[in-house]
This record gives sequence, structure tokens and C-alpha cells, in this order.
Amino acid sequence: MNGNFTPAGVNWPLMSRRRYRQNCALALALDVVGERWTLLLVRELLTGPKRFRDLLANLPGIGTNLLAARLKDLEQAGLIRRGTLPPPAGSAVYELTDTGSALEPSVVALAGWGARYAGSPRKGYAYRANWVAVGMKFAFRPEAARGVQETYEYHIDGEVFHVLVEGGRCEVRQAPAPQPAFRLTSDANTLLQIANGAMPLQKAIDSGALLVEGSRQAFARSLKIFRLPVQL
Amino acid sequence: MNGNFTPAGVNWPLMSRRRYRQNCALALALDVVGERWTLLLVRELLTGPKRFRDLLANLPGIGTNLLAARLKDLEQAGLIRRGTLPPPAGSAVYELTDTGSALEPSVVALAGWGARYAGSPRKGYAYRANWVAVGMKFAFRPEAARGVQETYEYHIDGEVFHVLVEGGRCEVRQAPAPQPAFRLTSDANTLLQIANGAMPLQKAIDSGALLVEGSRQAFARSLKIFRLPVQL
DNA sequence: CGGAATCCTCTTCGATACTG
DNA sequence: CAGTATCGAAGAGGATTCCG
Repeated sequence: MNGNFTPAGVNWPLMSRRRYRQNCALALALDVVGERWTLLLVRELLTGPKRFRDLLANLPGIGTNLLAARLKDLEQAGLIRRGTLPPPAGSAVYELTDTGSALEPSVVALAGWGARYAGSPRKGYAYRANWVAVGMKFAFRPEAARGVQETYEYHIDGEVFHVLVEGGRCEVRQAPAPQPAFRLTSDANTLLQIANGAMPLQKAIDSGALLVEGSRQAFARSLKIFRLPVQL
Repeated sequence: MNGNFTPAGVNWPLMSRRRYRQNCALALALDVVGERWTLLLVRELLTGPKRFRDLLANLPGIGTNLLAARLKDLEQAGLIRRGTLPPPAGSAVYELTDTGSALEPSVVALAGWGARYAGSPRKGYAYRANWVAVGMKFAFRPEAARGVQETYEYHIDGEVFHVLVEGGRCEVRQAPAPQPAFRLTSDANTLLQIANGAMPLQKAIDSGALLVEGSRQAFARSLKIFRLPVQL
């Protein structure tokens, strides 16, 4: 049934997107980021610029056409921009603009609410180390981070990200850190069990399921800065 | 014909509902509330229990079948429950459970982000006084509400809601207040213009577009408690 | 009044194939 | 590698009808 001639609405260019048509801040927000995959796409970009194929790999099931469409829409809406990674990489990437980054509190709040469903990892559900980042943002306690300025590096299932704590804020990037105060190595399952309180941290360390290299003091600090298990 | 939501891990046969299938708190949250209309439905219930027809009236365009389906899904997911209003009303209503109410921070955060698009009211877009409620939650400043315990009543375009400030928190209900400190009467357009700074408050009062009855002191307090215009 | 059910059309999604 | 093109399937939207 393609190639259909629009009966009456031909004059509306690109206005075929569904909108709520409500003068309400929430509805207007959802008009922009309420479609399927959009907020997950923002989640990916919250940990730094990403290439098309990286996004595709971290959004299993999206399909190339839909990803391309979302990227185009978000670019037009001013939430993301196309950029180029500094040499020697030089890859074409997508990154959040200020407007897009401003979605972080919303994403973190939603993830905080959804944490109640993340208690036990579901079979057949995908997992990426990157996705812990949003959880760490939620677990972050600014008052415990006063005066702390250091970087922690995490290796989960072979993927790497780091957290920069500085000035009472924290940033998460999907990349190795220059000089991390410690390096934590573990796997998704162990981490989830610790996060929801199903396994004591010490037990994971004793069994070798979780390894910490570097400053033990910094690691102890990090446990105060990121509250575990996550409170709902 | 709607698939039921199963909180415990369940294999994927017969799943008619789309899910992201990601072990990520954000994705799991969106599996529950990410579908079209769902968060707007939660928004409606955040100001108190509502009947089917009230919801239908405040969600123009949803259609009875879709509203019924969403209500059923949310009830099974444990976000809402069917209730009965106390006598003499006795109507069958829907209300949020604790799990559903826990979405408030997420809804408020998203509305706060969407406020940047609400600057100028759009022609042809619907408006309900009720929708100001979410905005007021965002504009609420707890530190300015310390020690204040009073109720404000707002009449917008003939609709009524009130705000209860107490213990450093605020609640918004779509109902008249017992003994409001003041009663504000205005229309949607005037309010939007004031909220985004397009019109000074005093000018609206002078022109009669905005009427305040009752305690002027309480009104002055309320302006400190709810920051206007909304900062992004 | 508060839905549930049906029918039909349109849009969006998801998967795969294809191209610069 | 970064997307387009295509097409079947699922979801959304609107109207209407029926029921208790």
C-alpha cells in the first residue's frame, strides 16, 4: 500500500509525526522524546559521543532505518549534533547538545523508578556495561562527594567506563580513564546482585567475582559516594 | 488482546507487547510507562483519583478503547488501582498506587525539561487547568516553603485545583480547597504569559486578567514558594 | 454512565536487503 | 561503515455499537 497519495494533508510537510497537541510541558516533552527508542538513544549519548554502529550495537532490535530516523529527528529538534572525534580517531559521531544533555535528570529519575524492576536480571535480556552509568548517576550522593576529586575506572564484562567525581558532581564516560584512583573489574550478574542487596560486597570480593586494584581508600570513598544497594 | 505485564522474569512466548528486553533500569521503566499516553495518564492521576470520563476528557484523542487498554495494563502492572470515591459521590475511579505515585519525580523532571517548549501557547493545542499542576510541582522551592502550612486555590478557565503547602512539600489536587489562604482566578493564556515572563504579574492584575481574593500576604508568599517565571 | 467490542484506516515499527 | 529502500506486522485513532 505504499505510494499512497495523501488525500487532504499534502500541504503539511513532515507534519505527519504524531503529537499530543496539548499545551502542557509534559506532553510537549513527550512530543520530542516520547517515541520508542528515543530516550534509550539519549541514554547512550549521555556517556559520550557515539558512532552509528556503536548505537546500533547498544540498542539491539532497533533496526538501521529507525535509528537513522531517530537521529535525524533529534538533530532537527536540536538535541544532538553530528561531530567528528579528534585525531587520530576522526570518526563521525553523534553527541548531545546542551538541550539534549538537559534531559539527564529526567533519564536518571526514570531509571531510578525503573530500578525496582531491575532487581533480578532477566534471562534473554541484553546487558551492556554502559547501562550501569545511568544507575550510578542515580546512586550518586553529592553531599558525600564534597571535596573529592578523582576518577574511578570500571571494567564490566570486558567493557570499560569511568566516573569522574569533581566539585560535588559526577560524570560518566564510556572510555578508559587517564589515572584512575582504582580499577574495578567484575561482571554484570555480580554487579546487579550487589546493587540490589542480594549479595554482600565482601563476599563478591572474597570469591573473586569482583576485583579492585589501586587505592583501597578511594574505593571505600566511592562506596560512600555511590550508595549501594540502591534505595527506592 | 493485550499482553499482561509480568514483573517476574517470564519467557517471551505470546508476548504481544513490545519490550526492549534490556537489563537496564531505564529500559525496564520504559517497558512499563514508555508507551504512548501512559505518562500523560499518570499525570492526570497525580492530582487525585479520576473517573473514566474525566480521563477521556483530559486526554483528547486517546479513544475509549486505548484508554481502557492502558488502564488495564497499568492496573496489572500495579501502578493504579480501581477505587470508589467516599459517599456521597460513590463513583468508580482510578487512583495511583504507591508505585504509581513514585513516578512523580520523573514526570516533574520531564515536564521541567519540556517547559522550554511551552513558552508560547500553540494554536489548536488543548489546555486544561489541571496541567498547570505538574508545572507547579516543578516550580516548587522547598527551601522557601519551610514553616509554611497553607492552601492556595486556583480557578483557571472555570476549572479548580488547589495546592497544599506543608512540611516543606506541596501537593496538588484537582478539587476546591476547604479554607484557602487566597483564591486566584485567571485564564490559561494569561497564566502562560506570566509563567514565561512575557507579561508582568502586576499588569495582569491591573488589567483584571488575574484576580486574587483573600490574603495578599499569602499570595506574596506563594510567589516566593513557586518561582515564576520558570527557570530552565 | 462506564466501559467493552468491532471495524476500518492510517502510522509506526522491525527485520532484512541493498547501496554509496 | 553509514545509512536507504522495502515490506509485512503491530499499534494507534476514530467512529460506532452494544451492554449492564
